[in-house]
Amino acid sequence: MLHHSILETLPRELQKEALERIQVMRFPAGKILFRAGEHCQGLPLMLSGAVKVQMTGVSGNSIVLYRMGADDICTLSIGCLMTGCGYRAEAFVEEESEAAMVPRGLFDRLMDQSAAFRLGIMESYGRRLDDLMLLVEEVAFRRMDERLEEWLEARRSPIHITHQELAVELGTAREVVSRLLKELERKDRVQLSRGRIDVKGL
Amino acid sequence: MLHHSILETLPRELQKEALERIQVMRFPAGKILFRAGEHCQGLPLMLSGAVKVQMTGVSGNSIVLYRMGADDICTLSIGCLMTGCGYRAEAFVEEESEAAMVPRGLFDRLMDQSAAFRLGIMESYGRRLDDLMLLVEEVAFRRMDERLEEWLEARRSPIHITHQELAVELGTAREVVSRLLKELERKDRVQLSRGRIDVKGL
DNA sequence: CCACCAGTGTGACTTTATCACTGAACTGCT
DNA sequence: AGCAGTTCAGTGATAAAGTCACACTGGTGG
Repeated sequence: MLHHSILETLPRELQKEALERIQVMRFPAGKILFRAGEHCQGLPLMLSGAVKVQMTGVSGNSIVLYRMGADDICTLSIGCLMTGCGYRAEAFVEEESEAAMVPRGLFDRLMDQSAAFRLGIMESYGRRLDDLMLLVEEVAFRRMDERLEEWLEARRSPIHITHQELAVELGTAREVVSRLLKELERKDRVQLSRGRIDVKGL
Repeated sequence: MLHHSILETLPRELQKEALERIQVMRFPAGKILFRAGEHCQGLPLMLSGAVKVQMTGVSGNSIVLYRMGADDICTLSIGCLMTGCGYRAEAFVEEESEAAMVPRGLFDRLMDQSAAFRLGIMESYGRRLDDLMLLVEEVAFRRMDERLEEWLEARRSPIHITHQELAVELGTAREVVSRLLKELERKDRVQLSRGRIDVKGL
């Protein structure tokens, strides 16, 4: 089902046109939506699922920048679309996802014709910028043990993830995650097993 | 003199209207352009000068996120303008600056009427997002001594800055900067004095 | 049943962050 | 000039985080 709030805001006629020109795509879990350096073909409006956007530095280390879920807009694609530059990050499909692909021409037309569409795009940009600013602060100044605990608290147990993946989430090294987790296990706050973490929220 | 490339792109009539509604403001060095939490009144188009945008985390530590110079657009303000949220960062005027303030109404009108204006705004957003992504990677993975050296190389000696300010530039602690600089001095790569660093580019 | 391998644990060491304090350099005052 | 107050810089001690090297372990698939 094609449902995205930014499309709801369009006047009847424009909406009809949009629906005709939009192509809904389905991405299985595990797929790479785009890689660093690739050029983008259209603006994806997320309809369902979950996608993580991460980048890999010159050092070879990676960090998750943010996630996209239902009703999100792939802000990164806008920049690529407008400037013709390639992506700097890569997007990895975590759960099977659907996205409505808005081709360049339609995007221009919607930006031209609908103030509400523009507002939606700008809000999305603003939010992403905010997210990244918070991430910078987090990475620069916050303690890793705190960040790890918060990350764990924010999901529901059991969490299926490897220490390596968790390290990428937090932008640190695998060994650091292993040690901090082990410490938490000693404090009886989690139960560790291969590829799985059970958080004991007592 | 009011000259900003995004205004050049406007068709004659719209440009005339813009020039009428825009107010040029002058900010002396040392002034705070905006603080965290404040709401913004219009979109500043930088005409001249230099402004650094930095944020202070919950920990009390600060980090410089990016700088704005002539012909830049204050991307952060767009988000505040559109969503009505306050700024998350603060902007500090480093060199006396002039900015053309585009009021909300005019901004909406320009977005509505000019594709070129929209493109300019989007490009600016895209660049900022890119900058922040690079910063995240830098802060998360790169070594401080390398980053410090690069920072020093990128300006011309002598550099007038305190260790504390330099720490904020790099998002680290003052002591770390002091020690690394001292180390560089021992290697005869710099000459230190109070509030000043002479880089010996041999 | 065993080889293989991704995932995990850990010691040793380096780099960075934090805390606490000292001293040095500038400023403005008398 | 002499002094007090303030900002800036240096440094030891210690903790946190990152890096490197390598051992172990639980699954998977011959």
